[in-house]
Amino acid sequence: MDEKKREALEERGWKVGDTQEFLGLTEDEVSLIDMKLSLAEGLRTIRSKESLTQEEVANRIGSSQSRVAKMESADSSVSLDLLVRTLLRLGTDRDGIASILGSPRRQKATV
Amino acid sequence: MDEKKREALEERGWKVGDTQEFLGLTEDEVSLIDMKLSLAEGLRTIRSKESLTQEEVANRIGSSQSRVAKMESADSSVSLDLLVRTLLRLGTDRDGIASILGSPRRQKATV
DNA sequence: TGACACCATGTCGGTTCTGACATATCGTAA
DNA sequence: TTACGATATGTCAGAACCGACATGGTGTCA
Repeated sequence: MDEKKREALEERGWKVGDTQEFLGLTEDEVSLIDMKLSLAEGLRTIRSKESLTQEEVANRIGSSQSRVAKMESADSSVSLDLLVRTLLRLGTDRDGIASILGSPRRQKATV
Repeated sequence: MDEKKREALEERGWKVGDTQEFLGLTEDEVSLIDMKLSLAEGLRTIRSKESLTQEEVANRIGSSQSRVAKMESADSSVSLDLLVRTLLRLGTDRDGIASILGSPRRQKATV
């Protein structure tokens, strides 16, 4: 666990360790946050690929620009449900969600 | 009310998946419900495999027996977050979650 | 410089989810 | 049958989340 990541998470409102270290987070808590971060990144990637503004995405899913911004930054006030619902609404299917959620990183997905 | 019935039907193999007009559900809503059903089934499978009671699972995740029961029946009051958090806590990793979430898995006939 | 489009952040009232409890149903062994 | 462990169902107060709005920041173009 690197320091950079910890700071990034703390900035987004995640309570990350106080007296104890960053490892005050249990393994599964970290996993859940990582999954949310991946979905957030996936959302931003898709939006960028389709050249949509946050406002347009918001209209498409019946939400607001500010909430889309929070989604993309994996704000602690954003649920897994909302992220998944949003990706589905934008055309991602189950397998797409699964592949975003799965193991870490970089996969030049067939789009 | 009607939602539970629908979920029960799906659980019994009604394959509502491609009938996006079953009860005015959009395709995305159906997908989300299907994903929750898969996670619910996964939870029950894991619990069964480890011979745990719902009460024991509840204690392990800091919840209650009734909520675990609702999770396993994919009750509409149960979030994706809770299901995923629970599976993680029981030892499933990211890839495990992803493979449960991906569409039509079904393999593994442990006796 | 101003004006504008886009994104980020804070807040808040209303809605949804959650743990806990009560209660009911089911399976099974005595 | 009764008793009991396991599971299901209903309810509710409090916590978490949501959409909406306000506001601030950044980049760009004339």
